[in-house]
Amino acid sequence: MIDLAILGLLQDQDLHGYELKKRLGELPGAFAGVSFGSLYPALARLERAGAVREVEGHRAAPAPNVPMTGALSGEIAAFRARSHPGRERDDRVTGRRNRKVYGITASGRTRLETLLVGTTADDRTFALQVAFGRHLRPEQRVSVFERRRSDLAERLRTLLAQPAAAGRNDQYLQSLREHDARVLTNDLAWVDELVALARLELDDAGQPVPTSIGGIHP
Amino acid sequence: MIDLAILGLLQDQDLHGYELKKRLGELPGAFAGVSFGSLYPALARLERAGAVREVEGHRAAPAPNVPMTGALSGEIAAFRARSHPGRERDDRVTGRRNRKVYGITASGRTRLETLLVGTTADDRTFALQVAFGRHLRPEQRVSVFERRRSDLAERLRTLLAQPAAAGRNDQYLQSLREHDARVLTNDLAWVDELVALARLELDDAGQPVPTSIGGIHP
DNA sequence: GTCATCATGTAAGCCGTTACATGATTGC
DNA sequence: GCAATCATGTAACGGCTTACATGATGAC
Repeated sequence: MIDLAILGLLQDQDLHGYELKKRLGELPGAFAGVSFGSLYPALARLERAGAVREVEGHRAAPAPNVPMTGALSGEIAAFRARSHPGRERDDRVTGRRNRKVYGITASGRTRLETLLVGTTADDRTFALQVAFGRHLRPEQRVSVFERRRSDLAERLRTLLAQPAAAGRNDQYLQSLREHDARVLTNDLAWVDELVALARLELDDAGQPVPTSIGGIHP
Repeated sequence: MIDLAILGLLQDQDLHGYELKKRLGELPGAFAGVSFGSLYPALARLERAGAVREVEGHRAAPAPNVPMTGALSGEIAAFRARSHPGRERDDRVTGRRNRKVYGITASGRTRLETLLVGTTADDRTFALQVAFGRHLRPEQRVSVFERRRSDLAERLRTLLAQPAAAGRNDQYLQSLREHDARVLTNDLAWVDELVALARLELDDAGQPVPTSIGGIHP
């Protein structure tokens, strides 16, 4: 879970742990809660595994497709990063405790892809798979979304299959059950949207897709 | 979390671990996944803490308010339990490994109440609080639901406050964000229903409430 | 010079999982 | 008598949290 989040963020731009945590918190969902106590050990583990590597002249954020539309926190952070050129290394000679900027490696990219297409029934993991879905090829996206779809459908079937299962069916348990069914139905509709979106990109494969890839220069 | 689920189920009827696990799986939500490896240690811990106790002539399921409406698994299980009277103890004398039927104690009931009214931002815990909400007094229910309400409202505000926060805003991240907002809105509407329901019961306090407390005998 | 913030880590502990081990009961 | 299911537990481990420890930097 945390590996997927870290690698997904590093795929876009080199970052140090502290900044990484902030970015994690900006993602929707319940990733805000990730703490240093799990982040730093995770980074160390990923580094040992060769998925990330400490970098010096670190790669800033690539220029976004939409240029300068208001307050783009990505741009701001990239500026912050650029505004102290080489400081990391210089200070490491004398003082201690400076930022360690990490970048993703080739092996890390492979790992990221594995995680992004990986089978999982976990809701939070799927949210991450969507959040970083852009790093997949269209046909991979379709497959991930369709797997999720059948997963949700199965859950809904199971839920509906036990009709008022508990003898002690009071209003609250009943209400909870109905709510769960509604949630699953909503999620299904959403995943259907995602599948449709990914299918469109599949059809457009080869042609430039104006909204996401290329197409900035007319 | 698991303590709440166990105590909530034992409040209705005495059960042994194996059966407890099945009941857990029947609850809506993601409680199906609870494993023996956490259930049995949890039971042992609760027993050491005096919240549950092994019982002999164990209390079966109380008669449900709605009598015999179709296949009531609660009734079936109660029948199953009753169909081997006294077997637990008899067999324990000679053989080993027989069912240990647990019942809730007075201290366990106090603990259950604490957990049911407890502050928590955890979605799954809240689902349990709703599922066993009937064990609370109306005013406690109202307070739990309202706390949840303000919690969700806060989350929604936070989500909406960071509008397109990431410079790298692609369709998928965008879609995820919108979906999260929809989910929170739906949850809010649901909690509002729950609050309304609980408030009704508050107003009816003192009078018999036909659907849940008393009122079986006309 | 001191305080808030930035920044990196370690330690203890909780909560849960899977895999393993053991044995009893029931149906065929 | 043998397999499936019922039934209880232990061991090892994983992932995440809180609390703690340490130090640098910049604003005032």
